[in-house]
Amino acid sequence: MPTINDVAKAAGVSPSTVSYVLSGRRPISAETRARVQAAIAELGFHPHAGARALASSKTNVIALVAPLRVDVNVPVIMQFATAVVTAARSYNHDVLLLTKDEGTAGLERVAHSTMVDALIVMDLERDDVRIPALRKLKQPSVLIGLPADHTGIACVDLDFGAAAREALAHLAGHGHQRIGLVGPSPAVYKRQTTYADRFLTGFLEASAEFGRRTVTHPCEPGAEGVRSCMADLDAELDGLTALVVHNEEALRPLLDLLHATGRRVPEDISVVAICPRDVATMMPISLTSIDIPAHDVGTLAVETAMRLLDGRRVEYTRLLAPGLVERDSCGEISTSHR
Amino acid sequence: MPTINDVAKAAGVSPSTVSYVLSGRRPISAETRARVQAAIAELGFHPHAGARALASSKTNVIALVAPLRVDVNVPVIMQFATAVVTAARSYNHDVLLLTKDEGTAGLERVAHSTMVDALIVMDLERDDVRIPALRKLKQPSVLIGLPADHTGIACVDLDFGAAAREALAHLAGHGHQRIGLVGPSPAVYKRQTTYADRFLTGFLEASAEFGRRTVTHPCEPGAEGVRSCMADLDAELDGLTALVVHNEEALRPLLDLLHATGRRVPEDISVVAICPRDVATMMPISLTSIDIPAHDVGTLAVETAMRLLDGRRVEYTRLLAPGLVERDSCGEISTSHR
DNA sequence: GCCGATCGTCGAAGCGCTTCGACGATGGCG
DNA sequence: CGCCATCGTCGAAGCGCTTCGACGATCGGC
Repeated sequence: MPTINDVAKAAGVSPSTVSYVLSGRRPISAETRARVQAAIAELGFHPHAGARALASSKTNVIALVAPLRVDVNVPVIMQFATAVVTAARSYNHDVLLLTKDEGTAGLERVAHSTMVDALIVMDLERDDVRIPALRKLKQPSVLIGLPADHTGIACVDLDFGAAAREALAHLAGHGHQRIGLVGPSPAVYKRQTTYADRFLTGFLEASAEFGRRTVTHPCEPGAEGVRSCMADLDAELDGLTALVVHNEEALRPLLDLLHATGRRVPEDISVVAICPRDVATMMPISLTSIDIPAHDVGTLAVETAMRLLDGRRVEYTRLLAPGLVERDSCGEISTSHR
Repeated sequence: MPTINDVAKAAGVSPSTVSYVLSGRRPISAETRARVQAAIAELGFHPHAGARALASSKTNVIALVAPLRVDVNVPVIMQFATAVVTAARSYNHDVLLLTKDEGTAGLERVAHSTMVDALIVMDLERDDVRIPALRKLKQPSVLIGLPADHTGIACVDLDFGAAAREALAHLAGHGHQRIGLVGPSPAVYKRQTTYADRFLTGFLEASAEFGRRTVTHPCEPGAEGVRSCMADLDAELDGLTALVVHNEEALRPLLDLLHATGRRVPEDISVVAICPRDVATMMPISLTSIDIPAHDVGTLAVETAMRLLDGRRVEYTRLLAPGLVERDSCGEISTSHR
């Protein structure tokens, strides 16, 4: 492995000149630069990352803390990860992958030992223990999610409140008066991942705003969970003509159940789902849905981290506007029925 | 951030002594060690990763090259990643996440700049361009998969040939004479990911060995793909009583189709799937399946990398034995029908 | 009781890079 | 025409750690 000294000799310049060619931090004449670059290419020189980090106190690596449990949200998590890695590369950074299970210790380890310049943390709970830990680090962090007390830490997420409102607005616009919300599983509420609450709150507010009668219920996983959730919804408010489903894994069994019980979508009942685009389109009937814009969120998180790193101003709370895409699962209630 | 010098002063020893306490490479008296450790704890000292890498030429980081495209295999990929990260941590290593799209350049970048000690590469194609690139690196690599020419590179994977044989053996043991293989989508064959061929070859060999009549067909994604695949299989060999399904995403529509066409599982037709355990159990009928042991493969890959790193012998091709788990999708053909 | 081996510790030399200050050479300006 | 600012380059210091050789002290063997 050639070093910067080898390059310097080959080009007939000093090592510092090579460094300046590389970093562009000082003016270098065109000829010199050309000679240096030729030498670099010829020798196949690649600066040693450790040496660089030591001398410059920059690693060009960011940490991504992901929940690597193997559960339903895997595809979404993967989309986040993909977006983060891709975006990071576009800023010439690499990504160190940490798991959520390492908890606070993992963050501290990589931060204290100066392995990373910044951290991006996913899957935050309402009162996440990692928040205080992150605050103590010298590296900046960006959260994907919105924990309770996030003062001083940048957060990026979908605006779940607005998403709920938009779903309801869409259904209200189609004339629906009685609308049910199939929520996430109780486990999600218990885990206190805040998007569940934010969605629910938004949903209730929008119900009032649009003057619609609504019911909401969490939904246990599996066909049985869906059955009992629907039973509860129907019991609490009869004449439901529309459902908002904020539960990816319930989608399939829910559609099966509706089919089995002779409720046609969208003729008898309309459905708006909150889920990734491809999940919506791969259902037996293509669902009108609000996408979880994992790609945008991930990219924005990295962008925010980069701004933080070079001391630029950032907005500390960025909630992305939801986008509803109409497909085949929502029908109009004719005025005569209203 | 305290440095090793600060610790040394606080403990009243030289920096090298602190280093030896940390590494254990030289004997240190119990008292000295205690004093040093106390100083480390008190100051909250964490060695600087870059400095360490520079001085020792070890980074304690391994690269994981994952296909971050968002497609059907996401859950399996995630399981690999989880296993790799977890195993790496148990060897006190971290994981740098690279995407397959960066191709050869990504590998070379992290290797040449000494960011990692070893590489683990997933999703290899038959004549993967990355193989020659990997050979040129000074860091060892471990492949998850089995490309054509892998001499000199360690490979770990499920033994797909044996898996096919086991699936067939199971069905043959239940008396089935006419068996169809629902293969991966043509795209998989085109991409030349070798597991498809290995499975197919194993399937054909086992057909001969057990003297069973079989047909095989790739299967396009979606309900339509499944329909036409089944039509082809039925056309080429009538009286099918069993299916081997080596196509995770076809599973659901296939079961729907069988149901819709009045073929009961397992009474009329038996099914063995090759897929992750949870996919098999979450189907409407719990499927007899051969698991993709992503966890074991990932763990073994890391273990192999670690052996390589400290110069121990490794087996260069490790194909893990498949394990079939009986569930509810296979029925016995009574002798009278044979 | 003396010698060589072993133990426990230290000091110094790097590892490969960045960066700061310095310095000769230009060039613009009054 | 002389002076100061700027340009282009160099040299050296240092980032924080590991590791090698050295060296006094201890200990067992004869």
